[in-house]
Amino acid sequence: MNPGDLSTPPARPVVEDASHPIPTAQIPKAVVRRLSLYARALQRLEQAGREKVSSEELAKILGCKSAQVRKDFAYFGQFGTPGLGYPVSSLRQEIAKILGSDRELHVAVVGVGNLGSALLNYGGFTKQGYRMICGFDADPSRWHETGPAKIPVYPVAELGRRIREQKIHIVVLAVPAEAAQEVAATCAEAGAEGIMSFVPARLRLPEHVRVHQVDLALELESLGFYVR
Amino acid sequence: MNPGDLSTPPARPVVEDASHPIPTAQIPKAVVRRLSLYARALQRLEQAGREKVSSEELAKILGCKSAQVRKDFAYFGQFGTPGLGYPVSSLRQEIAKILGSDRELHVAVVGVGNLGSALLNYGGFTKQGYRMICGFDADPSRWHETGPAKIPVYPVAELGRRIREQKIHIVVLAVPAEAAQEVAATCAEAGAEGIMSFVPARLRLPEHVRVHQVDLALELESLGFYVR
DNA sequence: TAGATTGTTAATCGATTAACAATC
DNA sequence: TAGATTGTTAATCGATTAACAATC
Repeated sequence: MNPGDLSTPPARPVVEDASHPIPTAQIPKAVVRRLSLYARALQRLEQAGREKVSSEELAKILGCKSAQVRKDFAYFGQFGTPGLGYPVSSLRQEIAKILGSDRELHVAVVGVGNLGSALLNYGGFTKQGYRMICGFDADPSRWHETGPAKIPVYPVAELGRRIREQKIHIVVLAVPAEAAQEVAATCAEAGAEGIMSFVPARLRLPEHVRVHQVDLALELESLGFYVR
Repeated sequence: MNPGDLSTPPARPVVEDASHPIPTAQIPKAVVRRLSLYARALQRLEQAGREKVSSEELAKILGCKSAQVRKDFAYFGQFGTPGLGYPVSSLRQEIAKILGSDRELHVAVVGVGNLGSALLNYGGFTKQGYRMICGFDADPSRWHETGPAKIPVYPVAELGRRIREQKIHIVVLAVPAEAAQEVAATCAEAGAEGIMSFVPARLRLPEHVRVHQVDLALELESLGFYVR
């Protein structure tokens, strides 16, 4: 590991460039999930005025082992100092960057029925740097502002145009199953980067669009009543 | 598999009793999740009039490998016939029994805000043998029937009593984070068997109560915008 | 019987955890 | 320096997949 070895990959197994860590390996989905949990924990610690935190303490908060915490962070670079732990504030920012939540991602909901309007006005989304822009629906009776935040609902016909014009990054799908594929395709074509779908239907979309499916009925069933 | 065989349990490695298969081993959570997906697929196949299905075909539908399908079923017993496949109808019933969805589970929602009222009237829950009984809320202005199904909302003070009297098996939590622990404890004490929580708060409950957490903000974040 | 498909074992893959030298 | 805690490797655990004898 001496300076003469620089032509061969140096002692930096995962990170390409220290200033802007780009993960070379595929990051396990479980790690990405935990990243959000770390972000929240660090946010709380920061508000409480803490400057440093150890992997041990983060592990306690998340309910996992400290080795896992250290390994998770190691996917993205070196953030800690042996003997001292991790710097709360800058680690939080680093993770926000990794998750894209430093970008103020613009979110829209398509399908403003019961579930859709709940999601449109769900406070939890706005906390971590997401901004709810608008809703879309096919039904004219729903084309009005909703909830205390007065979020507007537009005709679904305007979906593509508004995604482009208002730079909507993420679309939340809460439409009937029959409509899902067509709506999702429109979103993808208009340049939406991610789709969170609450519709129990398989979506066929171009590779570069991130898709995350949430199936509420499945979640309920996965309580698994007979099995332990 | 002739009728005479039904009384004597054949070589059955995992199952204790043929008439009421009790898994001895701990069933992986991933398997339970897939069980719900199998149930849906089988439901569709049954409606289409199909009598047999192979592990290969089920694997296609679920997007996994046939070996996994066979192994999943093997946790609970022997349901198939070599050369023929699985009997659609009886396998569906078997899985329904395993998932508890042969019981018509009674569901209630606590916290009838935006999200809660969406869940109260979410059609997806009623499909697989779940019955939405009522909602609860602390706010008197919400104590009225909701939605097209006219599901009543009661004072949260009546929660314990009504869980007992109306035999509510599953409680869906959509209350503010501060209230979650107390409400959950009340449910557990009153005999609720499962809790599906949409509240981002850790719940401390007795072992026998099944808990499933869904964190919508986390789901959104897990689109993982920077990481691939 | 011949073809098909199961149940099950062994091999593979991936994720978690323990352990520890390196470092502040 | 001594104590603490990181980053990383190796060991463990668990879940998926391939392969195949057993069976209809």
